[in-house]
Amino acid sequence: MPDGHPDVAALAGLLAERSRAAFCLALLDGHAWTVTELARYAGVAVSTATGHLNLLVEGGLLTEERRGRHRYLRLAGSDTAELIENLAARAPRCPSPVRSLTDANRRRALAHARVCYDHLAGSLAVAITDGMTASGLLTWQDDPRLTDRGIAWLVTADIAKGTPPPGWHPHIRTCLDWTEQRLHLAGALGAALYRHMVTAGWLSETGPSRIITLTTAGRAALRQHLGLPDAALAPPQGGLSP
Amino acid sequence: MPDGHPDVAALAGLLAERSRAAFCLALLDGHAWTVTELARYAGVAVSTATGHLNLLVEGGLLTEERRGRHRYLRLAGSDTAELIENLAARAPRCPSPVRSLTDANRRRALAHARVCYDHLAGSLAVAITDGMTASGLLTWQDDPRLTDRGIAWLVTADIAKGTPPPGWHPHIRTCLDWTEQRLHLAGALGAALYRHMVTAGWLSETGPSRIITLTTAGRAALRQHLGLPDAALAPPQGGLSP
DNA sequence: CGGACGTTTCGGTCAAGCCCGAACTGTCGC
DNA sequence: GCGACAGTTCGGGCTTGACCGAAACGTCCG
Repeated sequence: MPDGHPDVAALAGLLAERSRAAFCLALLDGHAWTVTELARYAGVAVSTATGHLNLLVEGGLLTEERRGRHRYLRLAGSDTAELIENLAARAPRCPSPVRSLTDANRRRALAHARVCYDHLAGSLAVAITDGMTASGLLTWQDDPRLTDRGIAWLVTADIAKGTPPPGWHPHIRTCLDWTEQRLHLAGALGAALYRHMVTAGWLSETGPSRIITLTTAGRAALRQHLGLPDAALAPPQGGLSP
Repeated sequence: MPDGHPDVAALAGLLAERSRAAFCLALLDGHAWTVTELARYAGVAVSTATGHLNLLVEGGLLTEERRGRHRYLRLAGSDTAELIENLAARAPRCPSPVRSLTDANRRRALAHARVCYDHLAGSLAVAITDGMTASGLLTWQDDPRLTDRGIAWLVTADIAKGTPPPGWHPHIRTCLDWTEQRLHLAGALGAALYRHMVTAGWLSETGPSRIITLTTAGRAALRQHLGLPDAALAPPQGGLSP
């Protein structure tokens, strides 16, 4: 390991370009994308995307897997995803005007519930975090940590497989939500919660975007488990109410 | 608050330039620097530095305070410092060859003990973290957290002022050390420890750089409090031993 | 007041790098 | 094998922005 100064400018430079940043933001959905998909998403030519993606892979932010005539690209890992979300949360907002009704709906849905690499983000994720706290499953004393009741809940809700050893706690990290500017759960717990909510049919991954929708079953489950009111479980209405 | 996409490229772009990155790295010492000092440090003309610093202030990464004919610049806050250290830890190393003996000494000293905004970093900081863990003051069960003995130690060592309320824990964050590639203590505890070690005369801030030296009193105190061996308390020798 | 000093503004030079289209390589399916 | 498709390479046009020196501005101090 050559013992030189860390080249912050080189790493930041990888993300300092509209197309490359757009790629990374898109890949925050945790899935693998092809070159063509990413190029279309960012609105650049495929040849341009190829060059950018080469840089991102060389720089270690992305990994690639070549299969046949396809090249699949993913974020290199959850730490990379965290770095990007961290940056996104602190970045200035570029005021992109709403162009259509579907645009407004999509934006509202994205702010409500979306994938953040391997866990849930958006106002729903914040509501779940708050609900777990209010129900005494999660404590923020010192650091975020599951209470004994929280551990028991994981087991009865079948989120944790089998009976955990005494003293066991899942690894918790917090992730700064860039739409809510508040913390939601990430780390092993956040990922396990998300996986469970999908397999149990509480959430459905609607399409190719990061948008997630809460099913009727999910709404009922969250109301029952965490006592979340319906107001917290629906995207905000676009009416004229204050 | 305009509800647009986060402009990651804009934020990253601020750090994607050698001079600007150098400024931020220098300011990680937590002190305020003037334009001329930063220009000299980064090896650019003062006029060039002015332009860069304007951008960094506008972008919210730095704050300025104008006093007379001086303009003092600091990092905007501890969260900004963490973002930069985070980036530095993941950034590739640019192999800058050692040019002189003083160069080598400075590099070794920097890797051994340095300021990281408001807490200590380097192999000494990692050794202290390890020592506190081995002494049962700190536990990594779940999350890093002081044990009851750790809390008591803070009080007897006079690091925490007065008697804390029952159930109190100082806020702990971890910071990825870019020379050691291991975690050391940051957050409120890291900052309190550092302040105490300086005021108690265990550490001395030698000069204008981030380098910190451990005093004789500090060496004795750490041996007594945490049982750290002398080998962990000195910068590695540059000899031929394997 | 006048000189020293810290900082800013301006103009001009220069290099870096983003972008695209067109041609090319390799893979899949009929 | 032959089109359709995914991706890469190359060359040229173009914008961006980093850099410096010189001049101007403001503050401090004798």
